[in-house]
Amino acid sequence: MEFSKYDVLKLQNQLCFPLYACSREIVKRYKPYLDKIDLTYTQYIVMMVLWEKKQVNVKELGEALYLDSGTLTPLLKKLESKGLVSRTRSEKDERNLVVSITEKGENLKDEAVDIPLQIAGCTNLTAEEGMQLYSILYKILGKEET
Amino acid sequence: MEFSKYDVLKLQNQLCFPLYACSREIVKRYKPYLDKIDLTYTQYIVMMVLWEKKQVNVKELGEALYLDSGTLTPLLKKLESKGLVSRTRSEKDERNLVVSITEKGENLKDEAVDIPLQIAGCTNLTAEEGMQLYSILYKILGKEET
DNA sequence: TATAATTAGATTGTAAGCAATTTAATTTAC
DNA sequence: GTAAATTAAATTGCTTACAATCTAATTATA
Repeated sequence: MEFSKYDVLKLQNQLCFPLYACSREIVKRYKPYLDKIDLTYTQYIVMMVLWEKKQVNVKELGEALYLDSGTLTPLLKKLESKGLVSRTRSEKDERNLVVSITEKGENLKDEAVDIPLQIAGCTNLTAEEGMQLYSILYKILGKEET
Repeated sequence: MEFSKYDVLKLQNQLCFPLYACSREIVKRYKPYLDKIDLTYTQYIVMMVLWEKKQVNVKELGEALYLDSGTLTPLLKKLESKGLVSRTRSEKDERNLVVSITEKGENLKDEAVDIPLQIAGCTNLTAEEGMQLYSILYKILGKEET
């Protein structure tokens, strides 16, 4: 087999490509479960933050999810129109938009709680591989230093 | 610390979320380099297939990249309008659209060849972590069996 | 061999993602 | 205390993603 300086450009020699493909494939595996509670994947992770924090502003949400206001603003309006969150300006600082979970949003948590286990069943990783993957991904995200 | 049945819904207990965030973060790291050769990330991986294969139909391309015609058709038209690929129907089977790399597309390879090394420098993984990540991702993609 | 079924791409509609810009509120500097 | 700088969201414009549907070509079958 010959080698070429162009070998680095082959798909199978890339790390980014399987990451990109994998991310989309797994989101696709969530879809049938998320369809049942009428959420997209991105809406689901926003709700996850709110299930935990109850209230958060757009900036904090963006930092937690690595998303900006260009993505979040329309998405939050969508969640508001579904009655899952409310959006109000902070009284202390009117620049901040406070996103709060509603009663209906809280209730959705009970319908969502089974999803992680069902998804885990769809994956073929061992517990150790799962942990390795987790720590490597967070290292890339620059959050390995606690 | 108390435990709750809702803990599974916390972002930090998810494997999918860092995968999704990481994928987007790394694509973002490519952006400054890809801007120089006027390609988006998705256009870049399409070109990678073509740099290797010279010619491919839409179905094969979709299988290689985990993308469907809804994504690829407009993207390929874009690459055609840039003069990097040509699109013609197969004579044997008119249903197949054959995508071929052009001279200009071939030449772009020389401008792209430095990108992988430059990106590798942006990552903080050890060689072993890189290999672990690679094999875990391909296992998830269901390609671990060679 | 007509017709049914299948296949490959294209099209349509919706929802992200994100860079760049804009607007309004707040803070800093002078 | 006011002008300048900064900050938080919103907006705009462009490019994916992808489900669902449609169209045309080919293959299978009655």
